[in-house]
Amino acid sequence: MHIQVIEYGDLMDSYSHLARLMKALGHPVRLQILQVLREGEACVCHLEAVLGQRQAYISQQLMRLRDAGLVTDRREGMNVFYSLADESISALLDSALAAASAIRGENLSLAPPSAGNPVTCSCPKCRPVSVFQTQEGAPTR
Amino acid sequence: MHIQVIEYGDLMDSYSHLARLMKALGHPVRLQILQVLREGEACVCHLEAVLGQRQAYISQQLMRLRDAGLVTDRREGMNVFYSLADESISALLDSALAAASAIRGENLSLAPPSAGNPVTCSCPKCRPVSVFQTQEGAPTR
DNA sequence: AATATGCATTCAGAAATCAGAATATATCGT
DNA sequence: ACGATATATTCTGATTTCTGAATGCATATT
Repeated sequence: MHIQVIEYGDLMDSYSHLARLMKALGHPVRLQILQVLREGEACVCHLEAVLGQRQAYISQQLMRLRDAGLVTDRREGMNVFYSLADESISALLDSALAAASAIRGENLSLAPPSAGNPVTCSCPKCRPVSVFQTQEGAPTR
Repeated sequence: MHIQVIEYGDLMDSYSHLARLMKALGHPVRLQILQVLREGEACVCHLEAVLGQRQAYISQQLMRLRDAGLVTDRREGMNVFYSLADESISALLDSALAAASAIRGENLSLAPPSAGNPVTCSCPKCRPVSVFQTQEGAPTR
């Protein structure tokens, strides 16, 4: 699983490495995913719910982020949890936002996607909340 | 000149703005150009000489950087000098390099393109040096 | 006005990206 | 083993990016 087919070996210079990194960041949904991950690891179903995108689509974008080394994944039962691969990525997002703000002459901010509406997916991290809200009668445990 | 045809108005959210910025940075030659500009403004012929690329190619990449708002241009006679649009862009490059280094587990550095060989183009900023080296007899002034 | 120089734009084919649809895989509960 | 759930991958056509070649435009010089 997660086989990285393309072998760049070390044929690339620093500029090309950097370019590949920036390319992976050059997509609004991927940026949204990273923004969510800044708050902590999240499973695919959570991202699916928060971003309001189809599962396959989320997985595709996660693959790009994985290939770029931006995120790491960890399987726990049926769920796969993703996290930022390094703290420096969070700092990079801040710098990028600062630059974008300066360029636009306007203070941009990355509002958490789907702000407001409470997100309930079926992962073990979300379920404890929703179980008591959606199930009638005696809780399952 | 420099007509920005596409009108994004304000239909874009912050994530899309950021994505567009990152996309513009997702190209090794464009990153090299920005790296040169960190040392100060440079004309096209200078970039051409430093990067060893054809003029039209440099101009094309500069157009992308202009469209993204990353650089500004200033005409002086026959030369057009480009500079970074904002200091924050320099900081962004540093952050990106730090993140890329962390991801690769290797300390990357952006060696100035064409390091070593002295660059002499025909712009007024380069000519003062070469005049006395290439012209025989009495200096022109 | 004619020419040269520096820079910008357009054009075109190849390659890469985008995103929806369908399908495959892995794990869990029964 | 079977079905259900969570996630991953493949396929495909539309769009975009990439980059070389050719051309256009502005400014300076004569």
